[in-house]
Amino acid sequence: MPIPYDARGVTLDGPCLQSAGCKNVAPVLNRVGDKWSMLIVMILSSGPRRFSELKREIDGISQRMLTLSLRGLERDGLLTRTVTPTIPPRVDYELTELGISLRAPVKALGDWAIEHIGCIRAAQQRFDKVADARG
Amino acid sequence: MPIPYDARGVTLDGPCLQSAGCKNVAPVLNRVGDKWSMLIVMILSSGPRRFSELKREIDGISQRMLTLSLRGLERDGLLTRTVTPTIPPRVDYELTELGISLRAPVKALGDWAIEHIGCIRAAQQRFDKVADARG
DNA sequence: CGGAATCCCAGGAGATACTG
DNA sequence: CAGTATCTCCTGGGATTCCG
Repeated sequence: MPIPYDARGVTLDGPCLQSAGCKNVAPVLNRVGDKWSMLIVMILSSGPRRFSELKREIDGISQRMLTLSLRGLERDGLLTRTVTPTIPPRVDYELTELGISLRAPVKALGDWAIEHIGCIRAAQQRFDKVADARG
Repeated sequence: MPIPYDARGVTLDGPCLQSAGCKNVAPVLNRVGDKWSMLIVMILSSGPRRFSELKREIDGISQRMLTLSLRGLERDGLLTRTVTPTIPPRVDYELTELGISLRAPVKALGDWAIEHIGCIRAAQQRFDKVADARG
């Protein structure tokens, strides 16, 4: 069994063994936790979209943040950007295989969230109530 | 009296529309994407820890961020905080059932990350190379 | 020991204006 | 249409100090 590609350059020493895998997971978690990226992935999972279509579908996103989010996703290889140099220009965004494969774990997380959101909100309200009571 | 930590920062009533579950998922995604929270959950999944133990095990975290992360997780009902008023005081953190249940989907995401990190890094390098070539 | 309070700064993110 | 550029405001987060 060869050394996995993703194990290269990772120091396994240190007090926390999880931190080794963590260094790999962190950037992914960072993108997943991004305010817009996963929403974009979910929207694109139902088919490719143009820039303006995405902007219209994602309420509240600024043009700048949509551009930056799409660039980040493209850089990570999660989607492709296809420019059609017509006038006016047309740009289509589409998930790659990698992007599609991310749907499953993200959906798992989403399902967990939906299943437990009631429990979480209750905990938050209890917490805030106690915090308020103490000033 | 203002709420100190970003406790109330989780807006559950944002303008997130098309998929109704999105507004439920967003705050959870926010916590999962947090730089330290999931690492804390993973460490605590092997048993409860004291504050200073966590600080020692999590390389690079500041005292402030550890405190804030733990408060956020406690507020969400993912862990419990137990104070033992000895001198010097002792505080233990332990996952709740809810916190333990979060491990599975987070691990799924972590596994995906580890499995595809090579692919992602390659995509990033291709992207950066092209970007550099164009200045 | 386990925080809370304060200071301070880099980076994130909105608004606006311009361009191929 | 699909961006870039710039400006500015705001927040996250490190460092430090003080407290029960």
